[in-house]
Amino acid sequence: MVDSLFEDQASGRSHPMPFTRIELAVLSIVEGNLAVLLGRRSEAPHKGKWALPGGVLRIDLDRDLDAAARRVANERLGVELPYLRQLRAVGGANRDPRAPWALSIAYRALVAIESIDPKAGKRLEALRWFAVDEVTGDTRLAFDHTDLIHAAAEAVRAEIERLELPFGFLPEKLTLGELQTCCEAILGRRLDKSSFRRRLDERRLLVPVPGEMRTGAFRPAQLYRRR
Amino acid sequence: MVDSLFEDQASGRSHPMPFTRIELAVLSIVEGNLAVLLGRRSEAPHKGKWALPGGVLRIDLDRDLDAAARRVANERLGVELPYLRQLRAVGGANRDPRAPWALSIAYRALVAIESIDPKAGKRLEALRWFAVDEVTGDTRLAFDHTDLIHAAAEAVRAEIERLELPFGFLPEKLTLGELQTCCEAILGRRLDKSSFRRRLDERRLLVPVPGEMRTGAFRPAQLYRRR
DNA sequence: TCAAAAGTGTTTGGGTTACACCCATGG
DNA sequence: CCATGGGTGTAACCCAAACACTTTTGA
Repeated sequence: MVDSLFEDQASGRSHPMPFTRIELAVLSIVEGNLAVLLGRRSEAPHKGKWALPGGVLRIDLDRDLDAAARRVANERLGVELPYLRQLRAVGGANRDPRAPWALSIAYRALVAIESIDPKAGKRLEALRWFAVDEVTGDTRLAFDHTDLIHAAAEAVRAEIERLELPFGFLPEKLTLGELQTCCEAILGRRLDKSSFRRRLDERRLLVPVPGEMRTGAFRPAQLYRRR
Repeated sequence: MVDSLFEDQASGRSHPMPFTRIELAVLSIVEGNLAVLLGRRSEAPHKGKWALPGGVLRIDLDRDLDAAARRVANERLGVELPYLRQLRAVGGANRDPRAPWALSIAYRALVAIESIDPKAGKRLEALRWFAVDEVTGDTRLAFDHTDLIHAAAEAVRAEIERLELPFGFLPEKLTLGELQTCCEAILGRRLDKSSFRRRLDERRLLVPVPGEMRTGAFRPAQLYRRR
């Protein structure tokens, strides 16, 4: 392994750069709970442990950080994730035995569970959904991924509280009841139907699709779409 | 310049790593307005332009990202900044002519204006405070620092709205009037005295220091300190 | 005694919760 | 006709804005 060096123009010395990766906190709703997609590592370091899917930043392939995150999503999970959002950067010495100093830029996304093909991905022997709230300090994840998962969950929950709806995750057309159930699953608590709907139409986020109804066991429900 | 390479364990190939820097958005209140500290670059690239102070990440010196930011604050500004908070990472090709791909981890901090020694720092021919709201697209800053400055201002304003007080910035003892004036300067709008104080003591953030009063031109004011 | 800032109380209004209630449908 | 979820209205409540008011000091 050769350390990459850059000239420090003032001192004339060169400095090695950190081993830089992208990590993805892909969240979804599984059985009514907010869940995160983890992969079991098939190689050292942390072989056999569960970890966020991720990959090395490729400066020859990635135009910028967001593009790097999309590429990693494609390679590891076989899925397009247009609604990725940066979570934060973590870096330090001894984070990763592959390098003296490792830096990770973590991204988060909400996805529909059907959109993930569990067979896809290299270097992971298995992919599995874990309920976010059962990933505790006891769950022995690789690296420092436990913190990242909770930060990602906190970020999406804060967005939902503010009624910033995850349109990248929602179906194009849905009923208000489905939307409420989805928000309740993310937040982990019940919402009041009346105030939920009032907040929604004050914000003019959705419009009814004329004539289109979801027909089920009981009274049909109006379908809505974005804007 | 030698690119630093890391082994890609699956493919057997090595990858060059990005040129990685720390940038600091140091904010304060200058003449009643939220202001950011910029340095005039004395060297290429962007020689002569104003930019956020920053420095190269040194994996031989910095234990982690937060430590790197504190070191850069020390070296460039000659000041200890214990209340630095990570803002975000930006990275891409062609961001910085010194390297094919440049990554910056931006930090933000609020500081008391007196704590900055404007003489300090290498590689900057001048340091100057700019009112945040006068840094627009027209102000031709180096790199992509205009965005970072506005994101930093937005972050501190959101904290003040939520009454998360910047104790690293505030004097140990202060009057409620001084605190209100300070918050008004950061937010750029007036606050109601009565509701400001009610919110403060609901949250139990401050306690009066018995007997200690600020005596001035008019009625003396009770001094308060944290918690 | 007046100006200016410290400090307090009261009213109002926006927005949310809680909850009651009607509607439409399949079984 | 009843269970179930869709859909709507209302009263109570919380919080903060607005603003009026009193207090205390130096000049």
